[in-house]
Amino acid sequence: MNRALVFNQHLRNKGLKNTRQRLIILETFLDSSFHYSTEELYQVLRKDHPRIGYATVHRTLKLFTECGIAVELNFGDGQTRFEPLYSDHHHDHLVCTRCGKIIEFVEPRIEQLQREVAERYDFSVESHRHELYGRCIKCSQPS
Amino acid sequence: MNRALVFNQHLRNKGLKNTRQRLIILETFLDSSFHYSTEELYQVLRKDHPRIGYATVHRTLKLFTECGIAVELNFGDGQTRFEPLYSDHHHDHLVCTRCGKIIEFVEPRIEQLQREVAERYDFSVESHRHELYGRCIKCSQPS
DNA sequence: AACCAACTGAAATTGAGTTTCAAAAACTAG
DNA sequence: CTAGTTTTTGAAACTCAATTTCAGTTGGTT
Ligand SMILES: [Mn+2]
Ligand SMILES: [Mn+2]
Ligand SMILES: [Zn+2]
Ligand SMILES: [Zn+2]
Repeated sequence: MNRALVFNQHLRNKGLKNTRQRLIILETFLDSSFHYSTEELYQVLRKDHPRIGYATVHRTLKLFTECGIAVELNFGDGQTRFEPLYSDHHHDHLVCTRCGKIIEFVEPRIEQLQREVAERYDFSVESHRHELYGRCIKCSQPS
Repeated sequence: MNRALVFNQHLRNKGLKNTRQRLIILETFLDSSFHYSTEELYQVLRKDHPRIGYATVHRTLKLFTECGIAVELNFGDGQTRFEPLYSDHHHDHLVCTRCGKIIEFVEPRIEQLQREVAERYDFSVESHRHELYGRCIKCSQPS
């Protein structure tokens, strides 16, 4: 799954244009394995591309989400975060409430039990959010 | 666990006062089994108590959270919701993305697996959020 | 090259959440 | 009870991320 390709396809499908800014934002976003907020990605971009505006970064991240190459995350800190989506590698998150560190985890048995729960209530699941909040090993050490 | 008592204790501990408004808000909040946002609870209260202000409702819900008789929920609709906390009855949520219906579920096997995951990363969990988004049975019916 | 729809970025707007402040209410001590 | 002190209240102002607006620019098509 080539994410750049999926994005181009999406632009074509919707009659949208392939601009210099969108390409730069896409590359920067995909190169990182971070969980960027709009503001953070904007700051990173500003170093090399000071003329790209915040609104454009915001709109482009929304486009990424629309065409399925990114997902929105919300860890309750008042900032929406975005991460590149790997369709073959779903994961959930451990979030350190002290230093902000984000650890990714995969647990197929939980995914399976989720499906069972949904079935129990005749509920058809489209997405889910599963996050554990607490202290990472560094932050639980007695300094 | 008498939640009104816990709240009074909290007020005393912090040198706060026992006001008419706080009592009314507490009763209305506990009587409901809803997942109210501040605005929603404010609207409900306004019917019988039109002089209670939004800011007071907001501050009081924060107090409830502080003393542990309520929890904040965020289902990604841009409104923070609050629900009375029953210390002996933890649950997670199914959220219908069409009609907004909220179904509560309990699955001890998932809770157990969560603990295993945390251990795997030497992570000490303080809280977690686990929500499944999709269609409730009514909303997945072909009208 | 010319046209036009889409795009950009600065600035304005929105909306939930939070804070401010002067008047009111709850305590406390006498 | 009364006076004095502290906290609370509610309307309005403020904050801040997210979103929209709009005039000038750019991309893509003929
Ligand atoms: Mn991740
Ligand atoms: Mn609930
Ligand atoms: Zn940490
Ligand atoms: Zn529904």
